[in-house]
Parts: sequence; C-alpha cells; structure tokens
Amino acid sequence: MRISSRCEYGLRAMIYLARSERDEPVPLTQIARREDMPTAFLERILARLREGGLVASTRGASGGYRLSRPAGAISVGDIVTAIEGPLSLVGCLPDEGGCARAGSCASQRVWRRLDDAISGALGDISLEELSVEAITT
Amino acid sequence: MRISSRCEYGLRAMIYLARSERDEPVPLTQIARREDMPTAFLERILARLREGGLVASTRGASGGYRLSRPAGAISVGDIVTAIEGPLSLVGCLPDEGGCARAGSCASQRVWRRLDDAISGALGDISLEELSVEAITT
DNA sequence: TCAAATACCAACAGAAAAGGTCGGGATTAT
DNA sequence: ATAATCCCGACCTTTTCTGTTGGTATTTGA
Repeated sequence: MRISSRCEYGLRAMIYLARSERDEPVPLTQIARREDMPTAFLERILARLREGGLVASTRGASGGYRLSRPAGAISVGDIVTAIEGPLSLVGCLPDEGGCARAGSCASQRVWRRLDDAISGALGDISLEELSVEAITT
Repeated sequence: MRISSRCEYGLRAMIYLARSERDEPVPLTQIARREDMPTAFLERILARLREGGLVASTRGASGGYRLSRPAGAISVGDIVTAIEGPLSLVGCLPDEGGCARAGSCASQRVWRRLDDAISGALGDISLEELSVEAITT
C-alpha cells in the first residue's frame, strides 16, 4: 500500500500554493520547476484539483493557479480525494451495492474501521498547518 | 486506494482457518471452494502467510493448513503485512534512506501520521475478534 | 507397494493501473 | 500580434495485479 506519486506531487503543489498566497496566480511551470516535478504530469494533477474545486485557474499570460479557498479550509483528505477519488478501500461496502455475503462478512468490518481511521487522520490535517510547518522547520 | 484481492482473500482465508480450529489441518481446496476463491491464486497467498509465520502447513494426504498461533495472537496488521509487505506508505521516510528534501518536507509528516493511523487500526483488531463476529452475526 | 491427496514451486499471460509524454487548441495580458 | 499560459485528448512504457499451467515432492492409507 503505497501513496501514488500523483498524490505526493499534488500535495506538494498544494503546499506550494498555500505558501505563495499573494494575489497573483502561480503558473504551472513555476511550481513544477521549484518542486522538481514533471510539468505535463503535474498539469493533469492540477486539472483534478480544479475539478474538485480546490484550486482556481486563470488562463492567458500572467495566469496560473491559486487556492480556491483559504488553506485553513482545505484538509489533506480533500486533496487526496480530489486526486484519487473516494478514499473507500473496498467496493463491497453497503453504499456501493454490497456483495453477496454482506451481513455475515467479517472482513467488511475491518475495512470499514480502516476507512474511518484513514478519513479521520487525513481529515484532521489542514493545508494551513502543513504550510506553516514547511516554513518554520 | 483500494484493498487488493490478495489481501481480501488472505484475510477471509485466515478467518476461515480461525473458525476451523480442530486439530486437523484444512486443505487448500476446501478453503477455496467454501470461500469461492481461485485455488491456485489462494495457494500463492497462503505461501506468503506461511513465509510470514502465520500459518503452518502439512504436506501429503490429509495435510493442509492451520494457524501457527492462536487467533487471539494474530492481528489484521500481521496478515496484511505478511501479504503485502511493509505497511509504510512512502519510500522517503527516514528508515529507508530518506529523500533529498527530508527535514524541510511537510508532506512527510502527513504520511507518517497516516502510517500511524493505519498501523493503529489494523494492529488493534485480532483475528479472534473477527472469527467470533463471523459466527454470531 | 501403489494410488490418491495434498503442499510446493517456477514460469507464463492477460488486464489494469501508474506514471508520464506529445501536440495542438483556446484564452488573455501586454 | 505575440508570448505566456491553461486546457485537453491521445498515446506510450513500465509495473503491478490477478490469475493459470504444469510439473515436483511428500504423505497417507489400502
């Protein structure tokens, strides 16, 4: 169980944006260069973050990306969800139709607990927290 | 982030073994049939569980698999680790050499917390707990 | 002693996902 | 106009997942 690079890159990009909060948008190429990430790939990650409503983009010269709400109102869970889709670990949980043996299925209970632990951990950390740490450390 | 079938199968097989605790070993084919899992695939999963010291096998006619210690002494974390390798989410944590920007890296802290939450959740659930639930539910 | 039941193992194969690249089009400040 | 920028679909390569196949070794029991 590894974190995907997509996710790692996305989080780093978001931290970068949080630290750049002036009023000009930050161009993709700058983030990619400063954070040493492949440009075209990062572009597609930012597309997901935009679709998820976490960043806003301005096109044209001197355009770029910025956070669409204050860093304090964005959790790491929001970011991961926007990039990777729903956090849920298995497809057999009741929300999604369930599987044949649901009800008598003991493992279901495990994954549910794990889901909760993950959501809890990721929901608790805000982007603001991280960007502050990044500066002071 | 999805649970692999390997993991799902392995956990179900372990629950099955925990519920079959008589003194005869349970043959692979029986587990596969009763739990409706592909036999050859399950065999390779059981190999990992054996290498991880969680099950013991006896060869020859009327052989099979059994838990190598009481279900109460096996956690779900043990099982997942045996099947999937170390639970750690990223390769850049200090144990493994770290990455260039370690120290000033804010995301590292996120994954660390997430690692802890996952290990905590999975370490807390014992196989015994699950096999009991499976009977009474 | 021999057949059946079992675990063990290495090699292969198809499908999917991860990780990324490319080329061109649309938009906007200057 | 032109350069900077975002947008987007198509493609590619590598790795991982999910198995399958075929054969070997071991043990029991008739």
